[in-house]
Amino acid sequence: MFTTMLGKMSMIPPVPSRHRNAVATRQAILASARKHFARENYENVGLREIAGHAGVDPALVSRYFGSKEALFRETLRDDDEKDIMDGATRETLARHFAQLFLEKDDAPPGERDIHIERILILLHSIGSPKAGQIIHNAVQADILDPVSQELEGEDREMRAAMALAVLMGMGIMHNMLSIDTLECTPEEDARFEKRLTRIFAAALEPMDD
Amino acid sequence: MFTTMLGKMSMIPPVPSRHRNAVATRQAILASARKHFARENYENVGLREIAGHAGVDPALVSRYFGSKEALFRETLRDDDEKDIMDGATRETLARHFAQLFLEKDDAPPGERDIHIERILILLHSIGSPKAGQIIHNAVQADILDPVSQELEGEDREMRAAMALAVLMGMGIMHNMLSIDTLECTPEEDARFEKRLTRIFAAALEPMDD
DNA sequence: GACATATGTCACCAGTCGTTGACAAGTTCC
DNA sequence: GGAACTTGTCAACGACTGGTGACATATGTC
Repeated sequence: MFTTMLGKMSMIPPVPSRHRNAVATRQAILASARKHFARENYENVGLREIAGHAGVDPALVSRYFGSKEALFRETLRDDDEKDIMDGATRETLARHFAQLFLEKDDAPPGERDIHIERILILLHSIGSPKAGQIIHNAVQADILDPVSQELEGEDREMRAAMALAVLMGMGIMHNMLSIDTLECTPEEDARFEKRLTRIFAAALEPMDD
Repeated sequence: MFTTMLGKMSMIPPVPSRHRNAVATRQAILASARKHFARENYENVGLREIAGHAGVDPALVSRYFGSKEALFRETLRDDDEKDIMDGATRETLARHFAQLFLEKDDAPPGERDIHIERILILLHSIGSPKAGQIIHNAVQADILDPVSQELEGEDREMRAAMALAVLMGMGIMHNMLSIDTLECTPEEDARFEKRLTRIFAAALEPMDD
């Protein structure tokens, strides 16, 4: 009743602050879904949870996106670019890779790179049968294909897949299992980075002999 | 009624073919749970499913193991050895690593190495909050600690963690995302193996410079 | 055979889930 | 002002889940 009164009195008339604004509501739901799917499993994230955190009625989620599965699929897509890693070169891949570790979990919400958020979504819901097919397609079409096209030499697909495997394994270790063998002395951290570079090079670089 | 008649007539008297046999029932439940948890998520495996596949009443699962969480924890433990990889040296780790890829999904059931089955259980239920803590403890105590103790030189924990990260990432690629860039020509397969060896060496071997 | 115990069976609970349909309230256009 | 449409609200459905207690049946012991 308070909101209706506020609406009638129209103290904030020109700003469509997401009241009766379909696209804003959709985006709010999508943002909340991304945040939750990046933290927990596909099955452990409920539509009511997503809606509640977005300040939206749970029914609207199904109505705007059709189903939870479709919402999850939408979550993995970018609004501006069409790919998770559009134009991903070896350098950008390495950069995302590094960011995956430099980012703290207590980073300011909404500030984390959207690429990283989507990788976390990928990782958390691997193993869910319903999300599995969606993830498979997204990984193949939005990561492996673009990255392998950026590579040169032989075994491009293989090298891209192995690099992604390394990235996923490290991401799981750090973000999901919370196993941090680094983050100790600066010397250890430097050695970790050096070793990481070598692993990544062994996966990605063309073989020279 | 048929089974009871059979029991009364005692055509097979000395063999307690798991009728009124607590330990056999427990093992049957545990085996079924391992099989299911190795294929699907923690949340997507129901106690009724486990019980049904084991030919057991669903109520017995809760009664024998207390809770689904405790059953999952038991699933990650070995009956004979106490560790997932007891006495795991660098060679055995590499062997498990190789097996993870050589094994086919259509392998005869019950024939797959129990170590591999447990790694698959680990991988599938990563991302499940309830299983996460259990998995974290199992990984730390049963994999990272023994492996790092087997290593020599500096940064033992770091190297073990990075090797496990590589193993997990590759396992996810192959067994869960079904992304097989190998398995083409024998030449490609050989190059894959060579590259894999280099990656693993970069993660595990002590740095020489 | 009678009892005590171990093992298995059954019905059911409380809760959550995704989804849907009926209805209310706001917006736009005539 | 009223019709047509959009957007949001509410309550409920059916299906599922993990878990529990009452009861039935078998086994072992005297």
